[in-house]
Amino acid sequence: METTDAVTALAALAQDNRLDVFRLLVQAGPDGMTAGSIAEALDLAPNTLTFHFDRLRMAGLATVRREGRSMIYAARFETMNELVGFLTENCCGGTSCAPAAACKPARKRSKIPA
Amino acid sequence: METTDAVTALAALAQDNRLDVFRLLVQAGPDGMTAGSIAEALDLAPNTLTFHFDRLRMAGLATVRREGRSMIYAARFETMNELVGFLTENCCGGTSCAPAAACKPARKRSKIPA
DNA sequence: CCATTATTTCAATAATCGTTGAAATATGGA
DNA sequence: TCCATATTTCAACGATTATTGAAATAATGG
Repeated sequence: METTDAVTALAALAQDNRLDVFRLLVQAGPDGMTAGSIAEALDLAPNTLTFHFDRLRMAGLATVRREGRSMIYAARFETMNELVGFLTENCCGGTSCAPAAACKPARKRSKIPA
Repeated sequence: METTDAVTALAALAQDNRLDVFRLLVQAGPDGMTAGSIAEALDLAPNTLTFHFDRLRMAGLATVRREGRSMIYAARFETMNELVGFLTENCCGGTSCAPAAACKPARKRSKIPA
């Protein structure tokens, strides 16, 4: 991961509503959630939410897919792990510090196969 | 860690120069580095650097101490680890995902004991 | 005390950001 | 086809941000 990408990802997370959205997606796991249910859970206007989704997506922190009338957003765990790795990289010169472990979702999304 | 603190920390890291400074400090370990050597390493104006240090410090990501004419900045690993933990908290509902491990500097700063 | 080194403070400027409101688009059902 | 639902697009506004240049403060050595 490059500094530029890391800054983009960090900037995407450095905002109350977006951080809430991302954490909700992280906790939701690889199946993701509909834009509507996120809007409801966090009490956000749908257009505001679209703006934030875009930034998370541009930062590689989220993906979208359509399912009927709904858009389903999901966290991209790979980017999250890369970001954490980038931050802690070569900690204390690499001698005495263990790098952070990665978060690996076990199963791929299961319901409604596309 | 609260959402507000996490946003502050993420915002502190979401800027090219500050991210470079922080990573340099992370790699320098608990002994830290002088403001001057950081300015030289990253080719930044000293007043700009002060501005960025302040933000890192306010976010709990760095500490300062004076040593002669120099100010020595060091990363606060505890906050970094809390931030990582906050991001990955309850990942995938907590069932199938291992949370990230922490980075623990082995020794406290050694030279010039105060 | 004076000069030098190291760093901080302050004011000003340009650029970017988050939210809002109204209107547009896409999908599915009657 | 027409309507309701779900989400996105667009333009506008006030607020925050990073950098700059010049001046101030702190510590050391002579």
